[in-house]
Amino acid sequence: MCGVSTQTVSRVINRRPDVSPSTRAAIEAAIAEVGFQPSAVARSLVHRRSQTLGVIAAGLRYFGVAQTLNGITVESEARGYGLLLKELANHDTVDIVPVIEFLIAHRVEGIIFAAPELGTNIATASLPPGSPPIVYLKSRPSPAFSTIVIDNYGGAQLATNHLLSLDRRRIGHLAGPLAWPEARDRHDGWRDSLRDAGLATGPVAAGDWSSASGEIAFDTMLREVPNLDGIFAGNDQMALGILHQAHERGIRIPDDIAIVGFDGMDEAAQFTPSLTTVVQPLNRLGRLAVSELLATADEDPATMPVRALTLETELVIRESAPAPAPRPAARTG
Amino acid sequence: MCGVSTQTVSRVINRRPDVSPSTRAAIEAAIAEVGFQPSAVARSLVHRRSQTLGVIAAGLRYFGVAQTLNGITVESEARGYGLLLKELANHDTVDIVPVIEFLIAHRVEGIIFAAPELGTNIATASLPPGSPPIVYLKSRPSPAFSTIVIDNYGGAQLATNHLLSLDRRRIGHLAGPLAWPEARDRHDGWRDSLRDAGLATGPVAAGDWSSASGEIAFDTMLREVPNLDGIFAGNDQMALGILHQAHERGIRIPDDIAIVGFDGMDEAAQFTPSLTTVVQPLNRLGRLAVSELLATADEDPATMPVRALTLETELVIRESAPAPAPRPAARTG
DNA sequence: TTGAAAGCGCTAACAT
DNA sequence: ATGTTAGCGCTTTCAA
Repeated sequence: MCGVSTQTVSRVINRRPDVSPSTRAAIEAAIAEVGFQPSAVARSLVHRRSQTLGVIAAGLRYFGVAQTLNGITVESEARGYGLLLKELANHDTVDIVPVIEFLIAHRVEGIIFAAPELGTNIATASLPPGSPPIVYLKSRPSPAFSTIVIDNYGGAQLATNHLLSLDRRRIGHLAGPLAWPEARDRHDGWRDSLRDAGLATGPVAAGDWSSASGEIAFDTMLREVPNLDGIFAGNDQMALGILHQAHERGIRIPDDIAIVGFDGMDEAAQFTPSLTTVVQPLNRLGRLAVSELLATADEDPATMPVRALTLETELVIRESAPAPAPRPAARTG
Repeated sequence: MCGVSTQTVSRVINRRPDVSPSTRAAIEAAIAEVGFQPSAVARSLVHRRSQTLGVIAAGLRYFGVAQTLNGITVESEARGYGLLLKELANHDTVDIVPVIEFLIAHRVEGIIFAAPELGTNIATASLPPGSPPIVYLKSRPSPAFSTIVIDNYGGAQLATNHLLSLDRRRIGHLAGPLAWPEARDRHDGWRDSLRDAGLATGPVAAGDWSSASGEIAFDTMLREVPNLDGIFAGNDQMALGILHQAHERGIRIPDDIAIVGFDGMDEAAQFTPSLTTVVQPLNRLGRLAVSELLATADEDPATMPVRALTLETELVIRESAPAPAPRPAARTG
């Protein structure tokens, strides 16, 4: 070694108490001079812990996913964990097994699955053996694996009930791709709210989350039910498409048709008219995913109890579907 | 070992030719049965290559950054590389040295710096020794380190010249946080375009990229120059804020004031009115960053030639600042 | 307070 | 075609 010793260096680096001040100083000087960085790789090998979490995401370009990832980075950063990120291609036939295997090979200490389980459902399928604790964010609660979900169903009911409270009776739904569980849950919430109110189900059209698809789907719905008076949109972007198309056609929002979105992106307050929407605690979702994972990190994933957390949404009322006029039976949702 | 051998297994896993079919089959069977995953950690240690790239990002919740990250994931995925992601907290005094050291410790083979170099400029400061090739995405081209940048300055001129071609003469700029290099470059492009046209510099207000800040900044500018007839906004979100506030005040877009944004987010086509904007090749930026890094991965970063790529932007014309009427001297930019 | 030995899980270089 | 030896860079255990 440079100074005199060999792996007394290790003790210095790990701040052990049993090193004489003199040698410690010498070694620290040498380290600083050479710019030595202990290899986390070798450390991982010895300790069998990589200080790293795996994240499987899809649709980073979407508001919701990016926002969740932001929460994940914040929390993992705070706990000194690195993040190994894999984004699934959008082709719906992606086999996730190799992705998980990649993460296992890198010995991540936990996996956050923040992609919709399209097609392949690892849910029932067996996880590869040796896989660390894993938490699903985009699924429905399940007895088979741990989940943290946002109450999309309840949020959809919040939205639909709000439209009902405005005396809208022909309420359509602009759904996201129904392969996404959240799209299905939002759809179901809307459907059930109408049913509970004793109304017939309104028209449904499916978009691809994009505002452009919102315009097209709006067209479709109007053709189907020209006298529509309310729409619950599966996300804010698609709602934006509706707003735009309505303006083109001279349809007044909310007078002719009231609109409620979903997501709660900041921009919704600056839409014209500003958008009533269901806000999701996406950031919190990401942070929770990390802390849940780390809380259970030491246990054996096989025998680990399955946990299920559900986060609630919140209705933010703006111009596109204002608060109901103060009549006898007015309620917000 | 389970069957008979020891690290003939290694040969099997690495698909070497020199294994007898019989033993190979036996070993493969055993592997499948136990669900064995070779440790990428140990592999990294031996090979001194981690098959991993480091990404330093900031502002994942912003459209531009998320979009770039998407490009990065696509390309790295295609090349079989993992991504170790670090997001910088938003406090402007973050010390990035520990972040880089973290990545070095994990022996990433390259670093993509996709955060604005606020305050601390590693640029001039010495990189920690032993750091792998690094490419900066948010800086200006520099002789000191490799960069891939989007021509924000040129894009801003594209935008401003377009407003000039519409005979606007009192053109303001709604800037992003001037700590971000792209915000400064866009500001400078606007300023120089006005100067080259022989006009006085219009009013400037700075927002924080959010649409809410756009509303406020618009107010400020109007108070300063009530008869404004054009605005170049530093991003599409802030432009949205302007659109909204203009609608509130009954200011007609583009008749009274023409607006041009920057970014080219998909939603801009569904703003009301639809937004003329400067499109950035963000996805390509991300993909290029990865391929550049991997192309130079074997060379010594110290002696590596500094490369600088500049990607051009494109003006997309929509309603908020339409094409100039076909007069003699009309030009688009 | 410090050093020596052994091993984490793998692969490269020989040897057989 | 397969086994041996050595070592990647670190930490742990035990000895000095």
